[in-house]
Amino acid sequence: MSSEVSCANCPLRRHAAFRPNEAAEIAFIERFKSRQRSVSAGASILREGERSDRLYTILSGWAFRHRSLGDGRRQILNFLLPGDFVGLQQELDHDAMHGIEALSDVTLCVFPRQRLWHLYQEFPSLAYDLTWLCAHEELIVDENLLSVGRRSAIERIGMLLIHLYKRAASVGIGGGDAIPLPIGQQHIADALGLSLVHTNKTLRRLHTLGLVELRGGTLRIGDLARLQRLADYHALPLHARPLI
Amino acid sequence: MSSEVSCANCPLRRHAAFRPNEAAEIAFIERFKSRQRSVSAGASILREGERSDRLYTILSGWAFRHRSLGDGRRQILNFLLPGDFVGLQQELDHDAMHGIEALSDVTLCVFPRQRLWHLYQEFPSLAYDLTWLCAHEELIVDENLLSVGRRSAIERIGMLLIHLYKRAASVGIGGGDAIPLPIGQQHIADALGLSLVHTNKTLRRLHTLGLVELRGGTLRIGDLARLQRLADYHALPLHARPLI
DNA sequence: CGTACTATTGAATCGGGTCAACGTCTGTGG
DNA sequence: CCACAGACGTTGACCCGATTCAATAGTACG
Repeated sequence: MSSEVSCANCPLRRHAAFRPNEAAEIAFIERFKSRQRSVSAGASILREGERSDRLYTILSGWAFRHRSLGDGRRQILNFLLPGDFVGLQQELDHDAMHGIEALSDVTLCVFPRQRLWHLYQEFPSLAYDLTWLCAHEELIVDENLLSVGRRSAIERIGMLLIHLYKRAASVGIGGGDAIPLPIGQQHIADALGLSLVHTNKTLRRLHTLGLVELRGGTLRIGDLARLQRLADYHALPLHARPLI
Repeated sequence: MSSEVSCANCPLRRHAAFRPNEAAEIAFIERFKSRQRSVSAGASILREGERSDRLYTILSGWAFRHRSLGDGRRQILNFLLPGDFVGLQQELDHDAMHGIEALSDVTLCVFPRQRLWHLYQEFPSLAYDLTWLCAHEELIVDENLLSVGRRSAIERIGMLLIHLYKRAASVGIGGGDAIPLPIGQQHIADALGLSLVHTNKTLRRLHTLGLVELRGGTLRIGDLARLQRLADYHALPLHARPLI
């Protein structure tokens, strides 16, 4: 299906979000990369509790990281877009604490973990980028934790959709007021610590207000400014707020 | 109050949790470190939204990282113990997205961010450690997000106390079944996305069950195994669970 | 002792969860 | 072309875990 792409003309490098790499760096990455892997929508990239000595970069498609409890309750930790790096979170010689699942068909670049140390020795600039990527992902998890812990259902959903919309735009996915977003309501519920039913009702409410439309794998933002105000509407206790 | 300590005999290195460093590394750290800073209990180490070009290591004491909303709702992201590293999360030339506050009197080692790049060039081993530290902190935030999103109040509190108890033990704080834990119920509430009142009632319940006692800045675990079972008690829907 | 936190407790209320049906859309195969 | 299955979205009724409000204890300290 998808042919191997050389790192030199990696499609990700076309976007402003990425640092331009030097030729030597690119050559190293090319050697570091062991292969490419395709995963189809809905399939598991890494099973929770499984040991893995691989690191991944998302080359194309959507995925998410999650953890779950024994009885099935599941929490999505963050969503993964092209350019995201995964695998550092788990300790070497240790089971992964999280699972990773593909939302759409996904293409991954695979790197063997063993050679990571080599990267640190030879290319401090890449090591630096890696740390930055890791720190940045934590920032995203932080934001999600703030939402789940302290925001109301409508605020949470608003924030999440805005977040995904902006992230997608930053890597050149979608255009105008809409992006392709291959997630179902259950995913939103699991990401935000809500029940499926309540997620549906809240989403419906946002739709009625003309703020968002999520259908057929497409997210359309009706009024970004108003949605942003709603999602960040935290100046009053819940019961005292006018009905937007 | 606390006198400057040379990195060579850093008290943290006494504990098994830390990698033994080579002489050259230690010498570098010593040069990297710009100074030491003392912060008293309750004071702010880094204000939310403030710009800072410093990195910190907790040398002694307890602190926490948090984010909050405009109306005062606050979410504690994670607690910081001796050996924890902070500052990577915020992007260079950017306001900090989180605040850091001292729970007890805290001593910090201060490093100027500018020289970080130098560390990556000269000591890949330290760079590697740094990435590991960052990844590890994300793991902790992940765990907390799972709790807040998907666990019941009693499970959350149980998990948090167990977590703090174990972490404290791993850096040699406290002994036996008790550790000093300089946090109030409001902190627990803010860390777990609960209200103060409900936190109190749940804590009271745990106390009545003889599982924990949190008073006067000391946490005592009555029955770790039973507490662990309670906190991880996720095989049945809430209403079907026997009353422990 | 008074001031100021922090912990405790009860009552009323509510946001969100659970249960249970019912649509809607797709793909599959007869 | 219809019948059926399975996945996903929608809705209403009811319930409960958790929040909010309000007031009362401790406790620490100047």
